[in-house]
Amino acid sequence: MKPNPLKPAPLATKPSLCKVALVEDQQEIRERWTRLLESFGDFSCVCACSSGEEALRVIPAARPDIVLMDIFLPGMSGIECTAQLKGLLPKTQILILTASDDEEMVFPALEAGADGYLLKQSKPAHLREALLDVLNGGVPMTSGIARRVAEYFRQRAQLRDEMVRLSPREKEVLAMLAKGYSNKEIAVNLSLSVETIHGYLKHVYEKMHVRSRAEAVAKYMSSI
Amino acid sequence: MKPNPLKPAPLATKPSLCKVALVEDQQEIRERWTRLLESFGDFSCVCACSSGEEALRVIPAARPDIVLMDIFLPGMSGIECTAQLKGLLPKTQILILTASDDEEMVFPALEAGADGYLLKQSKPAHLREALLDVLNGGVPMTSGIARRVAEYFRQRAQLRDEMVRLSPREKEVLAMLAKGYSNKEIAVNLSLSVETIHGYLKHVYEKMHVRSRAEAVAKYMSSI
DNA sequence: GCTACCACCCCCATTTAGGGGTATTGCTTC
DNA sequence: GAAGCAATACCCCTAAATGGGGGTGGTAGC
Repeated sequence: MKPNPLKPAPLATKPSLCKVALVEDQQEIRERWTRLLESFGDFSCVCACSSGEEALRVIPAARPDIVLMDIFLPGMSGIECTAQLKGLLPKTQILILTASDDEEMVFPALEAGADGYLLKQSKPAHLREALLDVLNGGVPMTSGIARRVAEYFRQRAQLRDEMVRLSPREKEVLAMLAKGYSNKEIAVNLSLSVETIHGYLKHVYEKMHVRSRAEAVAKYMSSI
Repeated sequence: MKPNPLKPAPLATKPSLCKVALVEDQQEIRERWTRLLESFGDFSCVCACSSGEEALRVIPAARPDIVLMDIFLPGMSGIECTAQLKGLLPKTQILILTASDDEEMVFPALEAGADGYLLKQSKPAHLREALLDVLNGGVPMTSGIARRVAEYFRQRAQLRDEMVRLSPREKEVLAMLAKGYSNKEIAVNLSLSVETIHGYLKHVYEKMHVRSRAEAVAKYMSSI
């Protein structure tokens, strides 16, 4: 067993005072979050930005531990802002805090480097839990979002099942196709004749119902 | 905004008595879980299996709401058992409960249809929370596991960045490559000459540092 | 004026796809 | 135990597709 390569940042469970930054265009909500954060006692709101552009100017200097980020912002989106902030401050944890109907942004958000995805209507206690969670290397998500992520992996598995049973050798050849090897290279790698590879590929294409290696690779890759 | 296609099963937040099944080879742990579950009051342990094979025989008849599944079992693995059980009882929620060092099983488990992934050393209160969470459509995971899932999506995004900027037309042609189309088919689809496609592909290969369409498709697909 | 993108053209060697084969091995099935 | 089958590994042939090299001309932006 190799050690976990993604060990959580060595932060205290309950820091004496954790600095939080906000990015949210609506003033009212911004003020509500600020008051809420301060009310927790162990969190301090070090800056509140009303746009992604402002966030990129102000937040690097403020060096917060956590950023709470809205997605729908005027100008630069919260996703784009998250990606850029993560580039500037890789250790800062960024939590997406958004309305319920834009859950489809969860994948782009995770790809941009978000460390959690919550809904604006979360209860104060839940927000506090999420803040503590993210400090300990967790990735707080709401139920619906976690389910979506799980579903993503399930779909991959289904596609894999659909792929007709290939013999071990055929699978081996297919795997090398997907690495971009030519028939000749595969032959050398497996110590077989090019004609043998040629023969296997004919079977693979037939079983996968494709007519070219590009198609086979595409089908194979989307099942991985 | 389209409605969430993955709406959680319409189950009560706190059922009067929720039936739970266990799959765990070590008798001691099995008994500890049973006692713990019963102590919660609103959960009832309807069956405790010591192997995946037994689970597949017994659990379908017991019709539990939730199955707690160990991964390392003698004979059939917990992953394999999860996949088969999910086929028989799609509505039953399966929670993987395992030791800390086999976290690398999280992706296979999610693909097999697991609805959550917890560590055996979780506190009783956390287990209870997770059970309630999964009944409401959540996918409870530990921090480290959620982080791993997030990291997965981050890597995809990085790959995409590495892929040199292609012109709009080049991207279009590349996308059609990944659908398995031939140059001729792409030409027809885009109402261009085959020679034009040929030309674009030469540029695409150069920018992507590949030497064949199979390689280009593989690189493209792993960035999606 | 330079560069990037678009759209097209020619040539040619190599690779691939698809159609035939043959032979051995090992495992069911009758 | 013979027949049948799938898998392995190899061969031949041919047409089509691909990849790499060159080139032309137009448009648009800086």
